[in-house]
Amino acid sequence: MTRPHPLFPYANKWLDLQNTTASWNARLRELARQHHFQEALNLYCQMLASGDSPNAFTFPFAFKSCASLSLPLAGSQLHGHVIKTGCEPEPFVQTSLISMYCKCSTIACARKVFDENPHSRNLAVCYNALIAGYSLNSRFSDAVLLFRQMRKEGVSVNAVTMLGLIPVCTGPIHLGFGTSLHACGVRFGLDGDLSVGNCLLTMYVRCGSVDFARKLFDGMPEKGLITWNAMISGYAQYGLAGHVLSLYRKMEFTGIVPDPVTLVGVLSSCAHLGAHAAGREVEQRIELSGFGFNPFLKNALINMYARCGNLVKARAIFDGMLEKNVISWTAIIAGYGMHGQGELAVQLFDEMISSGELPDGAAFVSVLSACSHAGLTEKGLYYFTAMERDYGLQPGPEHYSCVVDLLGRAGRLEEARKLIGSMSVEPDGAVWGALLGACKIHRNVELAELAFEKVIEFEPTNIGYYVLLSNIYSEAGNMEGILRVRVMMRERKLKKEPGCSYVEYQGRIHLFLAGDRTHPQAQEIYRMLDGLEDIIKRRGGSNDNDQESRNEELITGMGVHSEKLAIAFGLINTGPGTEITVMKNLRVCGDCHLFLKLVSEIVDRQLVVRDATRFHHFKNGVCSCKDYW
DNA sequence: CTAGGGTTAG
Repeated sequence: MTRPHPLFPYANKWLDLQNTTASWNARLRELARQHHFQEALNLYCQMLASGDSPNAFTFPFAFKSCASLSLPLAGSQLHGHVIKTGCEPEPFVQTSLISMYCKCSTIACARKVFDENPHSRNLAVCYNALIAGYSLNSRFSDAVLLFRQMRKEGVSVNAVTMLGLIPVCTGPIHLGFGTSLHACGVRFGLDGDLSVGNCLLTMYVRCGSVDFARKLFDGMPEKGLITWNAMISGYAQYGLAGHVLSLYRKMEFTGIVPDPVTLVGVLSSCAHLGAHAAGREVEQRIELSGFGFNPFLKNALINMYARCGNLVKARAIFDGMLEKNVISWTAIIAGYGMHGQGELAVQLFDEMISSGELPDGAAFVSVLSACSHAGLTEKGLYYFTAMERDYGLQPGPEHYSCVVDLLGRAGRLEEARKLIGSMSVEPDGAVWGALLGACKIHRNVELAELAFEKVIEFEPTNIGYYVLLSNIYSEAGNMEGILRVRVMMRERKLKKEPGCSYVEYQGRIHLFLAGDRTHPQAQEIYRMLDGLEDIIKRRGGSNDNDQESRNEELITGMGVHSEKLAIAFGLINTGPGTEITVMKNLRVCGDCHLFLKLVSEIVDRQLVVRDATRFHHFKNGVCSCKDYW
């Protein structure tokens, strides 16, 4: 707004009336460029009210605003204005109109605009907009057909066509077509275009071919920030956390400055690895770069701290967030859940509901698994029914596996089996795996055999399940069963890698194998361990609860597992009040949780064991955390 | 004064 002139205080009003369409357009453009779409639409209404009529330069901004705000009704109203003003044939009006309908998921309208304007149908931009629209709405065959038509009509394909079309490839079944587009792009000389390269890279990731993505990445003569981000988040999505960290280091070495997108990927990998120190370094960098208010990063930080066992820090960040979303809530709930604080997790879930945040499928996974870990069986079952009844969310296999686990831990094995039978979706390996785990706890050999048979249909090479069954047989004294499992493993050439556990201490990773004596502090560690087991044994004698004393027998007799060593190491090296987080291969977990419970009662410290199933890259003894930077 | 596109958290 111009300031009033001292001699003509009413000049503003007069100027507004005299405003030409061009100056409205300029202001509209400015608002749209700054993503102030609501204001842009308001301005458009003001323009109409003032009697100025929109022209062909007005509509693109207005449509873009409708598209961004997802306002199909306003959009079609604007479409009426377009027709009234007669600027429908203008190519950029049409393109933005098509794009608007596509983004509002009213793609039939978009197609109608396209079909009804024969003279604009030969324009690449219109094809581009509609192809991109089909992509956006995951209409694979429509997009492909239109692309073929475009080439048949001799309309020249350009980079933007490719950028719109490549993202239709969203899964492994589209890999073939995606690869052909890659070749196509090369033929059109578009392979030098950074954006097209980035887009192809993402396509390979989404189609499940991270190796092709890496190959393309390595072959790109020029890489931009987005190229690095696409590769880093690609690795992060597949849980290849080690690759992420080494790529991040390489990126820094190249002199590319990371942005929030990069750091989100890196943080999620720190969370996977339980790399607390590395995660903290990233947090410092976030502060230094002024990204501290980015909600994506805040959520990623909550997740990282929660999974590294630093719940205090995770909670502090969570509480400090002004605008929490489902993801923030899910991250903190899952954090409490995985560290056995089910009561808190449930409390937070209820708080989320009353704050008006709508839970989604993942939020339910976090609260269901919290319930099962904390033994809150009834509460968990309540959430499971509420999920569909109150929120219209269809439970997926990931929910069923939580509930099977929930029932299984409570000893309700028959109900768990029935639940699997009644599933509306196909059960997956995790569902049967949960039942197998429950059979281990409650020593049900017969059901275990059934669950095992099913689970290896899905995951024939997952060694953890073979070990689990073998342990079930061994507890039942069934030597024949153990031998049968061994033969199966040998036939399938499965070799059990030694399970390992590790603790991060002063920026270094201290790794232990079962019975390990290679650690420099081995003597102290074993002395601590002997002392602990002594106390447990003595307690067992005085305990009148049968089940518990049997458990304690079991623990002291179970040999020197890797997590025992890791816990002892933590106890030796950290002071009172600190929390010890041990990373351990939980898939083959024996009775470590029980051991943990007993030890934490004895030493009055918080001990945490986290799943380290995917962390095979730490080899032999102590290695420096810095190696991964 | 113009339209179409690529990377982000649980």
